[in-house]
Amino acid sequence: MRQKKKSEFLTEVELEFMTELWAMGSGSVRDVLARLAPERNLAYTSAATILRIMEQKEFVTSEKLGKTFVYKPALAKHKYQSKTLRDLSDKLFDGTPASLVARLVDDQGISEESLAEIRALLDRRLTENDN
Amino acid sequence: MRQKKKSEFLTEVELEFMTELWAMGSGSVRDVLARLAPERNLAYTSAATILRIMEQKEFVTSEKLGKTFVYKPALAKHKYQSKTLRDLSDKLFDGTPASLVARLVDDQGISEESLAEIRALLDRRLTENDN
DNA sequence: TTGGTCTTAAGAAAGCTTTCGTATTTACTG
DNA sequence: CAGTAAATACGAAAGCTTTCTTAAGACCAA
Repeated sequence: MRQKKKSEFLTEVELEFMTELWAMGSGSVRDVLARLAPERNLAYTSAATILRIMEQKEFVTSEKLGKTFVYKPALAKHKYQSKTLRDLSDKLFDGTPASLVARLVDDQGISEESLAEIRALLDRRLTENDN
Repeated sequence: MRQKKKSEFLTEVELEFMTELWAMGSGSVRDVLARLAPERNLAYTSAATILRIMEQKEFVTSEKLGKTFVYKPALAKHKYQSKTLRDLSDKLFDGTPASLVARLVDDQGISEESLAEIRALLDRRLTENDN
């Protein structure tokens, strides 16, 4: 009925796991599990399944150390960030990244510090380009 | 096994439909279908089902005109954009929108004009907040 | 060696997404 | 009023996601 589409993006839970792997560099099932919030209460086997699936999807690679697998991101965080932003920009902002930033900056929920930071960033970029 | 989580975000196909509704303002099943790419080849009943589900989820409202339902977004595009950006920032950019912008500005060639425009927007926002 | 502990493997179960088929309803037209 | 064309209603089917159970393998210690 539906064709199997190549999974290009992480699911919710996969992102949760990947975030820990990015922060750690690499880690076993137990390592990842230990970093989740205590109230997360995920069974060890569930975590193992998730990492196994992530390896099938080639989001991570693994290496056996002793009796345990150690998992490592197959994709740098910043690359995934870029990919995600490009996708979001295409799907929700008419493919114009500037309108994305405009919306972000217009958002009432954003702190003044963040705004100042973003302006500093833009200033730096603009003076660079002037050279 | 899993609790039903309130669906806060549009699925892929729902976003596809919502994008057309945002562009049109409102429209019937037939209207939305007509705007999709010709190679999309989606059955009328599938489109009807999608819109019915979107109404259940309260992403759209409907009004019966003659024998057809006319659907209308229940959520402004810019609000959904903001919500999505906030979510992405939290999940993939440590909750700091500035790092999101930094990544965007680093990767995609945003024109200098756009950058200047956005900075002007920022300046306006920042002086507003100072009052 | 045998038991205990920790690990991976495989798959079942529940819910969601996407698509479509069939049946029913609705509104117009002759 | 009956027929027809279009629309809606309902739900099945296939695949994906998330979680866990059960089974089985590996290793260490008494």
